[in-house]
Amino acid sequence: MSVVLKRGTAVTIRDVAREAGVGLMTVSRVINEVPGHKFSPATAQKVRDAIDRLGYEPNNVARSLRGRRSGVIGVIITGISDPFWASCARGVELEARKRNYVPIVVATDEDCELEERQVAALQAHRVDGMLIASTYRAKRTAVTKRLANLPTVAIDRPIVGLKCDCVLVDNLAAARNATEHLIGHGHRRIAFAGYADRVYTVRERIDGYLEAMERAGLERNVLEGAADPAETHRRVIDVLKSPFRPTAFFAANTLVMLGIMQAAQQLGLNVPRDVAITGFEDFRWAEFVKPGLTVVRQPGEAMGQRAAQLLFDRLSGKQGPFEHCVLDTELIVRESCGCGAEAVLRTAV
Amino acid sequence: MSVVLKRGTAVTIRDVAREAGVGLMTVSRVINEVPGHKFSPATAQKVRDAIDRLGYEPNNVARSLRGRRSGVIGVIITGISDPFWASCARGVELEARKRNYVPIVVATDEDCELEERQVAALQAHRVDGMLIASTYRAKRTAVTKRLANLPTVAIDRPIVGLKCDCVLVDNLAAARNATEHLIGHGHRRIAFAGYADRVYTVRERIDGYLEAMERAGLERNVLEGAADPAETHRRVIDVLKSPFRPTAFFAANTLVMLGIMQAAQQLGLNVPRDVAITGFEDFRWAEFVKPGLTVVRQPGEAMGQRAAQLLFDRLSGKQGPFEHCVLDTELIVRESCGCGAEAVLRTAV
DNA sequence: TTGTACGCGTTATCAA
DNA sequence: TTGATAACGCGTACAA
Repeated sequence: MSVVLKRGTAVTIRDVAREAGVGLMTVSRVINEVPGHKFSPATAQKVRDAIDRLGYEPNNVARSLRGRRSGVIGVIITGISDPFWASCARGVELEARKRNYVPIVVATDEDCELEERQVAALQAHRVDGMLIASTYRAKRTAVTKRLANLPTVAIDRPIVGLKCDCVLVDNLAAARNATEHLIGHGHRRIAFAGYADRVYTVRERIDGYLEAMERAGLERNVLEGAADPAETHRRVIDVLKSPFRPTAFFAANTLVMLGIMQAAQQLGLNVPRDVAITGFEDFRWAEFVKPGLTVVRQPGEAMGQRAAQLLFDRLSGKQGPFEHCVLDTELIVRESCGCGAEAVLRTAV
Repeated sequence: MSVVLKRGTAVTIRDVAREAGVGLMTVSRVINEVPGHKFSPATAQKVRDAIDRLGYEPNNVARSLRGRRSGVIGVIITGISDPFWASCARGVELEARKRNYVPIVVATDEDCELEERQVAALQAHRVDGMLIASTYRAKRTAVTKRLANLPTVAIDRPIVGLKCDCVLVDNLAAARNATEHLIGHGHRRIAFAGYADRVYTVRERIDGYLEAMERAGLERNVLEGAADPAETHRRVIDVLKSPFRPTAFFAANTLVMLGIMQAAQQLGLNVPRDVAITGFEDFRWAEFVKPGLTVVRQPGEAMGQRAAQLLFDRLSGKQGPFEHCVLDTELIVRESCGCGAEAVLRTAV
């Protein structure tokens, strides 16, 4: 791609120096407010005036090249348009802004190969650090090797084969909790509905479901191998027509819940009377959906913030051992589970 | 903030050259696959081998400084966590990825001053171009001046005092349309509910509402000056208790719709029987909200994509006049307006 | 307190 | 076809 950019307005520190009638370094020092340095106030003012007159803007690119700091952090998430990741991205941006950093946010779509390319791209841009929601891999790969040399915080999921700071929620406990809530309502045939079970968080949620069922001595039924929401939807309909005929579902995420609701509607089944549901991920309208959805709420924005904080701590030179930060989830009890009134049960960490 | 970064893995083009036993430029040319250049295949292979052995990674920062292309575009939107803007950001990222570009996405929170700072920050990072949803200002400001020298595409809203490519939807027509739909249901006392009326899109929606009411010869009632959702909520309750007592609302966005729904619930009013509603912004669960929400759907992802395309066209040197691109909206008719069955009416451009 | 020289990693230009 | 050199804009290290 041939690129045409105007260079007309490329005011440099040199132009400012000339305009102010001082040396280069004086300008640089004024701009950076070098701590142990005293200026004659007059000089400083001359420089500031010149900067204003010329509309000079420091060139971060040159700074990055010269110094060892780009002022950019990389953020690699599953997909930007997902509400959970969107609020996570917001949390990151808030923290970055406080420190005059900017984030480059890119998506993986849960594609390992794309993830590799995105990591490489961000490294080429010399980001100072990385926040990453890595897609699960069986073994260490190039990604691990690349990240070993870069301050990195794993977000939402640990990275196989890489020791680093991380911010997670206890998916397993939350899922077990939500499943036990259904069991508490007297359900005995409860199915797990989800997809993309190579994703770490999904696997954890499956394990949580399995644990709850096992403890209660109930038959377990994971709708496995579904690759996407549409297929999950078909599987749900199949199992609802099968002899097993679940009276309740635990759904791995909002999309799956939506699929189950649609399936129930299609089969003329009432939620929660004929089919009860609990799931993952709260959203703004959940209370107005009928029936109100009982879901595990994850602190998306807080995750982003916390992760960014950990990263900036490292960039500031913090040494200590890697932090393993687990944030609380809440089970927001509404109606789809069979409950009448709304209540909030906080999951212990 | 003192920054500590490892420089251990800083393999440069120079190291590669030495390793391969060739000159700097040969390496550079191999990497960039300079078009009109022939290499002895042996040399090219030597270089490639050396790159692999050393794990060399081009330094985009140095490239940006030397060349006139950073490979980064700036994206300034209202807020990343809003679903509309999130899908817009996704559209941008998809287009950027195709061209080996990365986006820096930052938010303004509808704050003019913050917007200025964000523009400055992105310019400091020498982004090659900018996509911006600018907050309305009465007159030209520093932002306008800054953007005049940078390839810019206005997204969702035009920029006062700046001629540039833009991608919009016809908010006025869509709002008029949605209001007329209510009028068609026989409503005569229809109020406009919204906030942040200094935002361009909100003003357009108000105008659309006003136009529809005027054409029908109906009394207009804009709940003005509400600064945030909470206040809007109070205003809605007030007006529902007032003599005017609207039988229907046109809501400026989803949050406002939510507020109206809550207010109605609180007052024991049935939607749509006692109070009908149409609004702006569709979302995934809208069909499961009871009653189903009748809303104007905006093509968020397509807006992001289109805007990015326009920008990259300019970066490729496209000259012509500025494009003014208006994307279609749809009125998704569900139940909150008073309709029974679902239907989709496409708004003409 | 202020200024000069050098180098960060890359590419454009020119010479070989 | 290849290589040497000079920028790009800034900050560190030193000298004045």
